[in-house]
Amino acid sequence: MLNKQQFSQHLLDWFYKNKREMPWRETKDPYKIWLSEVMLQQTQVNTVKPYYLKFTERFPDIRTLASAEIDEVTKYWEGLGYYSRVRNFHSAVKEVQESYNGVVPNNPEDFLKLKGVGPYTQGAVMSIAFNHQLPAVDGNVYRVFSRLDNDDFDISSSSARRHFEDKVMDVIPKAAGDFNEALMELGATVCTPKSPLCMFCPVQQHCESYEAGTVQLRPVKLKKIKKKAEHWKVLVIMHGDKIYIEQRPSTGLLQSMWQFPMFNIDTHQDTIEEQLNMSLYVEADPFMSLKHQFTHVTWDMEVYRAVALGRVDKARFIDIEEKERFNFPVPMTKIFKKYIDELK
DNA sequence: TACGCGTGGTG
DNA sequence: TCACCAAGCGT
Repeated sequence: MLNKQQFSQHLLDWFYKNKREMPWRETKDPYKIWLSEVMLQQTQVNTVKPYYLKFTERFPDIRTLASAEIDEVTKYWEGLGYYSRVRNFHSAVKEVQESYNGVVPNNPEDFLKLKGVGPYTQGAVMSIAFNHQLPAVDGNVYRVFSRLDNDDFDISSSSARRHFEDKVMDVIPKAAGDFNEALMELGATVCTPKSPLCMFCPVQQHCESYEAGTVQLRPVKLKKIKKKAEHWKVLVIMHGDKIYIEQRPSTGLLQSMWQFPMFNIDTHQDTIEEQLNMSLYVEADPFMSLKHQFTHVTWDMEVYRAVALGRVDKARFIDIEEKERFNFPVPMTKIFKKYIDELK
């Protein structure tokens, strides 16, 4: 990097000129900045926008959110993914209401102790809301500094965050919050993973990998995710006008969310009937198939229509209109939609 | 420390 | 079609 002060100024100048529309930038409310940072974890800006607007409309402040029921709060996160974020955020906001008199602590150490707040969120919220001189290192910052310094440090290693935090602290200006945002914005719009727009980069003259012609080789990431496949038989079971749903376990994937019952693809009908404690008529062929990709697993699903025969536990059946009262993961929402469309 | 945790976009 | 990626955190 040629000159640290020049670098920071070039980046900030570009940032102030090229701001994208982001509703949370129109506020200095620490609660809303915090919420946006949580929503933005592993999630792109355009995906977050509508969720942020609806969430802040319903829960405009700490007090409102702290007094809301978790089931309703979670409903505003439905479809956004990584649902532990909303549970942790709600829990943390209640903690702020109770222990900090409803005011987000203007203190990095206290803020870090709250549930769901890690080093990134700590740095981002504290620098943007209160201008603390802290780094906010995310995937964008890894990539930007790997390229700026032509650095082959493995970003999948556990020490990567500290490595890049040091680099940020070496150049961070007084406007720390703006600078942190600018770094991320550069990574999201110019210094992108696949086809970076080096011709439009405000800090091209500071970029060693641009000069060396190694931009495509940065960052270095050694570990690969291995994905396993699971094959499921899913039953949409009707009883009269009502439909059967069940709640997933309170641990693991999609914890405590609702679903149509799922069984290993090879499970025989008598086993299913035994597990559900129902007599069933199941159609011979699935009415839909779908594939759903999670981070570490793929669900291949064959979805069958079925009817519950004889006496059933009616408490487990709901009217289709009642589904708005429950939280469903995206694959279940897709099944609902297809099923309802075919009823028409 | 390594892995589990969602979903949508992209080339 | 599919691997990779995205403003990470908890355990």
